[in-house]
Amino acid sequence: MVYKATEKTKAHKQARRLLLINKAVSQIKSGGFTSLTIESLAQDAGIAVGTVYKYFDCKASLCLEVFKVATEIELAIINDISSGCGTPNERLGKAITTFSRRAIHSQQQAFALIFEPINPLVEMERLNYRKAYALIFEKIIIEGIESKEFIEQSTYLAATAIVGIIAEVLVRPLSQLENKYTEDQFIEEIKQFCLRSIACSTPYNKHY
Amino acid sequence: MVYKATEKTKAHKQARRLLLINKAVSQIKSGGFTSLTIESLAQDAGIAVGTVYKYFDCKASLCLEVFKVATEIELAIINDISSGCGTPNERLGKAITTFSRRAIHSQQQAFALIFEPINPLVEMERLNYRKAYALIFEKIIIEGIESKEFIEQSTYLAATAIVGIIAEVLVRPLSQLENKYTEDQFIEEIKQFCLRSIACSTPYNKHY
DNA sequence: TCAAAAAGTGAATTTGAGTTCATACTTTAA
DNA sequence: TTAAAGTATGAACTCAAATTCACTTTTTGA
Repeated sequence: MVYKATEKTKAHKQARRLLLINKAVSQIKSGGFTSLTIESLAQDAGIAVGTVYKYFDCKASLCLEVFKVATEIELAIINDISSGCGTPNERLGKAITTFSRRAIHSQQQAFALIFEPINPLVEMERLNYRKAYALIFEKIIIEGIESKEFIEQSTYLAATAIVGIIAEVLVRPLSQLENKYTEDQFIEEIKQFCLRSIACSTPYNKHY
Repeated sequence: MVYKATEKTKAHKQARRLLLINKAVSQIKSGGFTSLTIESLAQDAGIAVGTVYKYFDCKASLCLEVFKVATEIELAIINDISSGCGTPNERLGKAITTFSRRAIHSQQQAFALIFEPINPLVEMERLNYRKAYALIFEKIIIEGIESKEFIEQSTYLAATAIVGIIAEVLVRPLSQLENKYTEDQFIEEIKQFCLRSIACSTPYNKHY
């Protein structure tokens, strides 16, 4: 054989692949996985349909990569906040408000990552994603229980419940803020709600 | 015109229509809406594919009716419990445990009604379904706040959060009980978690 | 009994998206 | 320059379901 891919060619191929993934991530951000078709992706990237298959062997594995890239960004953000400084109470509160704020500001993406069914491959990965989120929350909750700041309880349930609350209240299609609250007030309410269940004492008689 | 449908014929048609809906409900109970195809339904009912279209103009409207029938049964059960006797605390606790238990015991149906995307028509209806659930919880919460049993808070958030917690913890695909808890213990934990957020005082230092 | 109207039939058609493939162009290294 | 390997192309193919439709059977009231 005479042909052997040079570094430059390999890099170029890698770059094009990344371009496709990024274009796909943009598409799910605005229209969810439903709007991501091989055709639309090819068009968006200015290449032919068949070319997409030189980079991904099938749509399922493309979706998987897209899902991973998008989720890793989100997880990294929450993870950073959670391992910062402060009491468990403060850190858990910050993690909840950050998660909430991001969910509000990119509802479509949050829906795609948390709810939208895609294919069995991605569903498996979504379990990891959810578990990763829950594990971040759970870690803080365990610390808080050890330091007696938090009530003894099923840390798995508490961590999972936080995800469930935010998902239900903020992410579900068309869910929207009650208009008697501003975004900040509502996020604060969510935080208070979660912390009342988890923390030993919270200023729960506060009125808004 | 010579032909005019008699009462008997109308009743017969109504009955067959109902049979189809019931067969379809059975199908979603065991395999979700994904498993419900016109073909499988026709086969199940012992009729031809084309005949289904004499009763329903398209699959979307069939799904809508099936969804409504299935959800109304669930709502009626929770509604009964919620309007029974007892303090707001007791009734809310009972509503939460009943909802949880039903979700565990018919996971597939719960998934179909709460999460599984079907079509835009049904998605609209699902919003009503979720709202109906939340309204039942919210009504008790409002009563409890008035009687000072519950903490002042966004009743919308609290009610919606309950749905979110149960959905996330019990309904999501593959979600399963932590094996260190029995079903009863886990449901009790869920109830305690919710009530800690909502009620003024709960025995929250209880250990299991 | 008879004709109009429904109800029932199931093979054929439609549809919409993923996937393939014969062909053309590009890169590489001798 | 050349041949091998890779990359690009987009029309054609596939596939699973929904939907249609020409035809048959049943019901009704005169």
